[in-house]
Amino acid sequence: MSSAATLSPLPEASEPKGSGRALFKGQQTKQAIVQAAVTLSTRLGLEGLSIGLLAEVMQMSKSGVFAHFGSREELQISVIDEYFNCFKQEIFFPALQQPRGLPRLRALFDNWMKRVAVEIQSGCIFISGAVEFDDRPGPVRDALAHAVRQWQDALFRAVVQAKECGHLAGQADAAQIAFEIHGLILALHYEARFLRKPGSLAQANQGFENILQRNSQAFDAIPSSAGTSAHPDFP
Amino acid sequence: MSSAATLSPLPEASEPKGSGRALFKGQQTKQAIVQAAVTLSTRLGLEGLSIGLLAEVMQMSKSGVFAHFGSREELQISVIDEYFNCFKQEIFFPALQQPRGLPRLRALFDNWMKRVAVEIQSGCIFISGAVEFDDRPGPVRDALAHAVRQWQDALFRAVVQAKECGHLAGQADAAQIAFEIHGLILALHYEARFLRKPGSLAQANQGFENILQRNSQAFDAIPSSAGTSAHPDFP
DNA sequence: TGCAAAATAGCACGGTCGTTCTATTTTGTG
DNA sequence: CACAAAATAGAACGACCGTGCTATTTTGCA
Repeated sequence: MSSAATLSPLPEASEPKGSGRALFKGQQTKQAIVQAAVTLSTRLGLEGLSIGLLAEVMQMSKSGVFAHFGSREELQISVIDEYFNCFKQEIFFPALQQPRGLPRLRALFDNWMKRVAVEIQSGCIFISGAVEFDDRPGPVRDALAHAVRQWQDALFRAVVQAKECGHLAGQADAAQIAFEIHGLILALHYEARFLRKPGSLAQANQGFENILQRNSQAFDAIPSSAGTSAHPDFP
Repeated sequence: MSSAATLSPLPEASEPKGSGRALFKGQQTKQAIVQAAVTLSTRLGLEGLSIGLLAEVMQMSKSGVFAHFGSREELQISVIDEYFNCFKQEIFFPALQQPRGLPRLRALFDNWMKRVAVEIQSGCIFISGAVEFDDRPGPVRDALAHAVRQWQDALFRAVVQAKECGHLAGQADAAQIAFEIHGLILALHYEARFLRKPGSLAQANQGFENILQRNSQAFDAIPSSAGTSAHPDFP
């Protein structure tokens, strides 16, 4: 990824097609390797991902796979980057097309739930990686934490905007809301994927509604029993 | 643990002291090994725990350690059992001395928070183990899931009792509340231990208060302020 | 104190791991 | 087509893993 681009005399300049450019075959297979590595990592974790297994899946030699990365850590970082790209593609960007405020916040959460429905069978690198790199400093942990902080910031911004739009109460604590939403996602992963409890997805969705309701404008002044009538599931 | 107890002619019968009995030296060292294994597992996970490292810590030979368990899986299960015992000792039993209802539920959560304050530096086997044994069937996963379900049941019962005592609203969804509390604990672990965000503990506590408030009697059909007066910390 | 049994040590095996080094094949291009 | 460069293969390395086997030491009791 780096050496060829920096050392070669800008090979893309001769063919400025850009995204459609015919990549060197090495770049193509590297992309395919990373793709397979992501699939393996979601199931086995970043630590469970081994070059030998990856080579077997790719029907390549170990050294052939290894040469593309130079080290296992570099491979893991490539996996994190690719995973985060998919994450943005599936969750972030579609949500950005919704109007600011509650619609975008809802879209963010809903897209997440849709993805989790898949991840229940595979796994989430941001969750397993957090456990694996809890107290193991290094570039992999840094890359992981950086990606996680990015989507946490995006979630936080969406909550703040919902406040600014008047969709959430003015005194709502945005950081607190983001924290609680994060908890719902983690609980869903835990209960659905590990404990295999049915109905966890509905509980996560219900939890999200509970958070929204508690921080709605209706609770702004006084939590009088009036004003909650807009939510039929909470008489 | 098993072979000696089942094959010997009940050695404890000759000295019925029970808990105070002078254990065979092997039992003592086994206990010490398990203790060290728990410490290692909280930091490295059940998968990161290796017999070689454990032997080094214990200043014993690998085979000397191994002989006590017969297999790595048996060692891991012993770790889970011991960890769960500490869990009950620190969190469950003290909470049971509080009166049923909100006081006991609060004690359960508070004791948990106290333990998490320690686990932020070490780690929680129930969380890391859930990730490691997501989709790896076997006796270790079974032991882990069984322990987790036990404390989840205890939490669920505490919520149900709080409803029965009138400390929580009659239409409160106990399973939903337990789910959300679980999410708070997971989020706390994630943000404090992995992301090292300060203030996460306060956010978890605040989240707990939010859950209680939303399900309090005050939000019941008739906002009669009576009944909750016994708990001054909950207006 | 002696002696069986329990506990521990020492060693070796087969396996997987990441990594390195050196061929060999494949690719892109003059 | 030829030829340099890129891509891949193959073998080997040292390290660690769990486990089995066989001494050797330690323990607890008659």
